[in-house]
Amino acid sequence: MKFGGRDAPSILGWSVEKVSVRWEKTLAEPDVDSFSKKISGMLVEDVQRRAKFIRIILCSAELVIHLRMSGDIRVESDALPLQPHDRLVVWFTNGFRLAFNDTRKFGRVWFLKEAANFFEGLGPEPLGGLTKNDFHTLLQRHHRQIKPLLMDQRVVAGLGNIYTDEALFLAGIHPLKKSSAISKKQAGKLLQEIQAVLRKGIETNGASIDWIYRGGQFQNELHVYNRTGLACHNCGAEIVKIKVGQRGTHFCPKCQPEG
DNA sequence: CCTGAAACCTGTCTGC
DNA sequence: TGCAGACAGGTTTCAG
Repeated sequence: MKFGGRDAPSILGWSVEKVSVRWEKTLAEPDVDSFSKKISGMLVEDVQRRAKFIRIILCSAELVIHLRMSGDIRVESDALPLQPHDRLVVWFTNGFRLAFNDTRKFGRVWFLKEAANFFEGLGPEPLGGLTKNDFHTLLQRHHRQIKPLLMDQRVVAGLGNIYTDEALFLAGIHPLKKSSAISKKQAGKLLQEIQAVLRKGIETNGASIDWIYRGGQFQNELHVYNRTGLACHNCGAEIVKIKVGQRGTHFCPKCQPEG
């Protein structure tokens, strides 16, 4: 199992001894007291992902984690010292622990008895059987700038700033293009590139762009993200950076023409 | 319905 | 060297 780009032991079958919440707001639900009481003694049955959420399935509840901007998870021996920004720690009975580290405190953890409703509002997984036809229909349903639309988790699940910029570049689509103006053929190409970029990201353990992330190799695959002013890998034009929906947005003006 | 801004946070980098 | 301001892999909420 990979955590934060490093190999870690599988936590399957491990039994929770106790938890500590070192920054209260990290625990979104429920309150610290009932969380501590209820999770103690539970076994880990499975670990899954839905959109950007990590799901740790326990016997009669589940722990849901969102890393947001700066979150990271370690699984390690409880003999090691805790780190400066460890916000929530799950201690197992076998001498190991799971530490949720999060410098910027944006990450959240939920302990849910019933998680079905929790994921209700999320859009489809691009790697989970979404067809080109359905994707095109999705884009037609809105009249929004394509980049913020792709990052809207209610529309499509799992795309963040890096992957969206990269997919739009590979598909040759300007980030401000109206979603409803995207042809069926373009939508097909876009979905294909979204899938390619996500697969590559998973394969390379994500991007390690600044001090927060370690171990990933995806930064070596980037065509536009973080390449402002550099030559486009495809045509040699200068990569441009603009602001779209308050997010830094990188694209090639020649390969991704407006309109 | 769509867009943009502000808020939530800490750490790093840039420019004066 | 110091310090202010901008900026960062995300999401929610609110104003226009």
